Amino acid sequence: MTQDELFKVLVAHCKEYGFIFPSSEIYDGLAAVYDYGQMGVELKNNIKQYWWNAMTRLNENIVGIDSCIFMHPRIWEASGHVGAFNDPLIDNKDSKKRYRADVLIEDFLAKIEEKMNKEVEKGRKRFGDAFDEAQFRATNPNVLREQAKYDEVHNRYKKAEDANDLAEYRQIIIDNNIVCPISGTCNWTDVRQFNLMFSTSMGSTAEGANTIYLRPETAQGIFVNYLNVQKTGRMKIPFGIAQIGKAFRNEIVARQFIFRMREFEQMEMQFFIKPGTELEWFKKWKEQRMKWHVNIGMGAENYRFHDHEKLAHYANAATDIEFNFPFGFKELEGIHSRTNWDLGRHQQYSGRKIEYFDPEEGAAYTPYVVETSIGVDRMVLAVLSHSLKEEQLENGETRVVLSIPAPLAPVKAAVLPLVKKDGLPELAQEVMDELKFDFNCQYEEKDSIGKRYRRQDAIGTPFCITVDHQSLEDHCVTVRERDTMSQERVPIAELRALIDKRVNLNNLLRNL
RNA sequence: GCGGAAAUAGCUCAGUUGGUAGAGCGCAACCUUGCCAAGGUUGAGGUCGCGGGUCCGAAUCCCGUUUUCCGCUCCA
Repeated sequence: MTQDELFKVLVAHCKEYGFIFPSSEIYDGLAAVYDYGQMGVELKNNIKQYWWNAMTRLNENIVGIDSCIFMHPRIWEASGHVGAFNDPLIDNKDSKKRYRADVLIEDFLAKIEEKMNKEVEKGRKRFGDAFDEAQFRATNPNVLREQAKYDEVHNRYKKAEDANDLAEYRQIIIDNNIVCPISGTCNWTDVRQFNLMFSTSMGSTAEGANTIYLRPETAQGIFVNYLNVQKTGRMKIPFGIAQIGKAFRNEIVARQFIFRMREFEQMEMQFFIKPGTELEWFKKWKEQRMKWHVNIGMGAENYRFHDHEKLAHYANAATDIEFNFPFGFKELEGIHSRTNWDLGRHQQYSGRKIEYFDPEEGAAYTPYVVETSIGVDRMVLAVLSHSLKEEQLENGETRVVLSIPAPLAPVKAAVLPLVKKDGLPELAQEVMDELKFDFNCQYEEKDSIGKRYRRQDAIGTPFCITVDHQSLEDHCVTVRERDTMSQERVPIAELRALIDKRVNLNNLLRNL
């Protein structure tokens, strides 16, 4: 199977076994939105729990919060999202290339300037020491012509910019015959505004309503609660705040299944530190986060760092942890040294002093921040794509198995009476009652035992517990292991401890 | 967003030059069996993605649209 085919099989498998469904499917679906089904939600919850406990329980100086999706609109001005997420875009119909309309016009203006400067240089050569640049610019017909053109375009552009007049942008481009550098044609689409933030309105009457954005990242909810948490929790630097929650981005193209969705879930942790120590902490969290990933047991070779060379406006160091997805190594988690940019901006925009008084320094400062940010949905996809296998068995048959790391598996054990008579279902129910408080278990009595094993393989259940006639006498059951298909006879009384050893998330945490 | 391809039962697909909708698997009930996808009987399930048009008649031809996949493009 090629990687491409494998990915298709994965998407189909996810739907068939209740992991992930296309949203609103009976209405033809909604592009790039997916729902988690009965299996998917369990897997996702386990991943979140592994992260949450690793952050908040293993680190005494990290606490969690849960902030709202709705936040004050000014937050997104402070964070830079309102400015940076709004671009007027235009497509050339011949080359199929997309450009920012404002950049096209600005490039055009820059070219006119360049022309004028060339004329001026020509004049300077001609007149030598006697050259008067201001005089030359005011009288030379070539320069005057270009200057008039420049002024006209510049005025129109600034007016259009102020009025946010997208049609005028396009008209300027057409009127000045600004062509696509690739195709050389002036065959343009309309200018469209792409706002990467979703918006809605708050307030019940139209005139009193405010535009509210659905948060494009959860991080800002942490920044704006920095003072609350630091003071009420009596937190001392260095300390961290963790959060899991939904975020929304109106991606122009959202594809690749749950890898890039318009509504997605993030697990973010902002670690507040003393200025000057950020690169040290950046390094520490890089190591910590990689350890967390590799500890899941999907192979260290499937992860790698990708250090950013081009840094975002807020960062002074950044790296991605990439995972080997079916479509190549792609970002799974980002680790950024965000300096004091965010807290500084909120201080500026809110007018509130956001500082930390450091008793050791005897001085106050705005803390620096190292952020770890991971996509829950990408984690789910990483686990599923790595786990799905089609195995060739010795008897020539194939089996489809999801070898999900046991602590993350949606269902931990299936309890199966060999036949649904002779009192076996009753005993199997007793086994269920013994296990169901500790583990998510499934009870199944339909179909042959082999078929039931295969069904459990397909959803990644690590253990199948079969109750047979002999169990009625010796109170032992057969435990069949998913990956090896090996069987073992175990007393019912020992089941709980045996399963717990393999599926308990705490065992993963202990290795960190 | 642009270009190409696709859409028929839960899944995988067939469906002839336009003439009343099919198979396998799966699902449900019962019988038989009992440790790696068993057999039998019975049954449920589709206005052929959606909306128009052509035609006596459309799953089939034409137009539009939605969704998915592939390529480009975008991703603070």
